[in-house]
Amino acid sequence: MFEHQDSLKSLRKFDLNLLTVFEAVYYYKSVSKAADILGMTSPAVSQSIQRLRQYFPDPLFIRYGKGISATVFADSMHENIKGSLSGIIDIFADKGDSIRNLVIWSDPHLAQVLIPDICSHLMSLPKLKCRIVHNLLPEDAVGVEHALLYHKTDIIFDIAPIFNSAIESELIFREKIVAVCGKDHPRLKDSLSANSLKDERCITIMKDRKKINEFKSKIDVLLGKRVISFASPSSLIALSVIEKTNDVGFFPESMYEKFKNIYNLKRLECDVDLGSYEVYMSYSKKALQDKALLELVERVRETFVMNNKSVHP
DNA sequence: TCTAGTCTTGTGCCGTCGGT
DNA sequence: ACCGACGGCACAAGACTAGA
Repeated sequence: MFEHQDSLKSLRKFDLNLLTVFEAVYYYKSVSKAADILGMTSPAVSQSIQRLRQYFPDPLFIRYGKGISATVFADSMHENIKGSLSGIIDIFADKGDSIRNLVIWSDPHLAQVLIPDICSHLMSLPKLKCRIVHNLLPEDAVGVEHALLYHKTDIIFDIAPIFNSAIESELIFREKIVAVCGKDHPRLKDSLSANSLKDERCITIMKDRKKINEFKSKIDVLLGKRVISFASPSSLIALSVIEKTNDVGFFPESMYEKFKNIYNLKRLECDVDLGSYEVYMSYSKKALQDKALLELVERVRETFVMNNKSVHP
């Protein structure tokens, strides 16, 4: 049972507006001034205080000269409610602009391209009070769609668009796929052909995603059936394995550029076009009323779409 | 003692809510 | 959808107090 259930039930009968009247009268120590501030007449304020008196064994305010004086009971009541009331006032004053989590779902390799720029931009806006939370994209496509519809996430970056009338999916950039191996590979120098790949072992990214599987099939067609020596859902682990073995892998160009020096990698030019993939930004159309999300969407458009900026330096 | 300022009380109107 | 009950508000008038 909810611990405040009984208290909430009795509160239903209590007019919480009486507390705002109480606070105004307490602050100004004047019924007429409080009425002015609250946009009421002084009789209405006086009557509100009368109603409040029915709930407490104390008159709360006593006429003192031309004004009124708060009783000690009113003093302690004020101490008890001022914090809660200012919390409520903050919520309404901010109209939802208080610090909130802006949740982004994406695969790690897209996150490393997009999120650093998003973070640095949003954090440079002092008026925007939000914190970025990144979560990994689940493999289940329906779960991804529902996450947006049910506001479990604010924005999704993925290699596939979402087809739903309530969701906007924008193409933000295309990225090339490149063949990669260790810098000191004993056989492969600077290029890779179907013939040279026959003698090599390959690393593959193990994800049950339609687009990724399509890409793997395309590589098979272009370069022949490969021998897979290692599989992982993590591109970073795959790159680190390439560093210590003589294996070959296929990665997004931005990822190669970012980690080539860290993992001692080199790019192999292919005599066939390995193609590219698209990156989409998806969000709920209704959620765009949110200033933080709108700022994020516009920043992504500005940086990756409008300027057609390269995703790697 | 009068006046001005403030609070309280009485009354009627109007909007909302709950029951039918 | 209608109707009665209820609550909140404004207005008017009275009560109270300080200061001139």
